[in-house]
Amino acid sequence: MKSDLYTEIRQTRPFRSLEEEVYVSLRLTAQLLDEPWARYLRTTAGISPSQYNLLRILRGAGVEGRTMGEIAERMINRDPDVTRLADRTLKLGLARRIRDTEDRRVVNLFITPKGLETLERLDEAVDVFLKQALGALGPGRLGQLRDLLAAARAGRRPFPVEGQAT
Amino acid sequence: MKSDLYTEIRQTRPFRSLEEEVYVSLRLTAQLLDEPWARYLRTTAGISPSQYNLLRILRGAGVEGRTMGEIAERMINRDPDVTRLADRTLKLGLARRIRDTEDRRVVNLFITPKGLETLERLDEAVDVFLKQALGALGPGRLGQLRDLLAAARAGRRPFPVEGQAT
DNA sequence: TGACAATAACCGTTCCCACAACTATCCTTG
DNA sequence: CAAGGATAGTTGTGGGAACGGTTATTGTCA
Repeated sequence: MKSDLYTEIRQTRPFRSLEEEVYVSLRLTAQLLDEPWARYLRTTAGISPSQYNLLRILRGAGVEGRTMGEIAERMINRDPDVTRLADRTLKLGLARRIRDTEDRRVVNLFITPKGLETLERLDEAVDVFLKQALGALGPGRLGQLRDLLAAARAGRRPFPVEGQAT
Repeated sequence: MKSDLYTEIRQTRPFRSLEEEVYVSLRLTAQLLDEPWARYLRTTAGISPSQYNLLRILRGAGVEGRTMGEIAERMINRDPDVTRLADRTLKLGLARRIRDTEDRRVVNLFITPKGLETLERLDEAVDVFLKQALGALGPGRLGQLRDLLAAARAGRRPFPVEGQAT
């Protein structure tokens, strides 16, 4: 038995390397976990995973709010995307934007009461979702997985290969 | 030291659960691996990761070709998206579409010589990329990671929770 | 055979994400 | 204080992914 990976993507020939198998496995796993959560968010709260993320960030920021740049850092997204993500979220009445009076280049984003309510209604569902998605592994294997993923990130080396010169 | 995860997303408060930490870690890792590869594909071959995937599938299919539905299964995408992905790939001259003569509802996709050349130029780069991205873990930890990811997929339970009835 | 369901793919729409180019504002320094 | 550079966001554009609904074709069966 070659694990479920081959059947899940109807792969017939072997992977070229262990690295390739892990890469595909990683992408597939992330994808399979995201799907049901995205669907749930859309149908019950009418928001996307990105918007959920944004609201979590804004709730964490409290009355201070966050600038677009700070949000971009935490989202691992680029600034331009945050602008439009914010646009969509404002339109739903879940966030508010206020231009800074000190530095008029800066725009601060805040969560609205409606946004807070939306998050609160989802808080319990997140826990259930994560439990369903990953709880079966148990603390031991979850810890291993977390550490291996951290090691993978730490071990990355630049690509395309740099500094090849003499 | 709380691993790099906290600093990578500027997270200040602890995660609500180990499951949440693993979930975020998984998403972040997948994201960090995808980025450089996507950039490389775009700048050197002018294609997207999805198009690369499509070409790999078509190369594997050889002269038989693949129907849209078969491709969708292997891509973990929906049919409508494959239609348009194919459109863009055809426009680049990397694939060809032929309507089946037996069952005229069916459309078969094939890779062109130009598409094959494109893939061949990338074959070596893939190996280098994967080595740079994940090679540092070594076979032992890569094997563990693959198995843990497979276990995570196998352990998933439906969400939203179904079949709660007696 | 003629209605009707099933199947394969496509279209319209929306949101997400990446890059490049741009505007507005602020800071520096001669 | 007036360039000129740096910084913060926005806009333009295009590929990608999800959903629902639609068209074309085939299969079924009364």
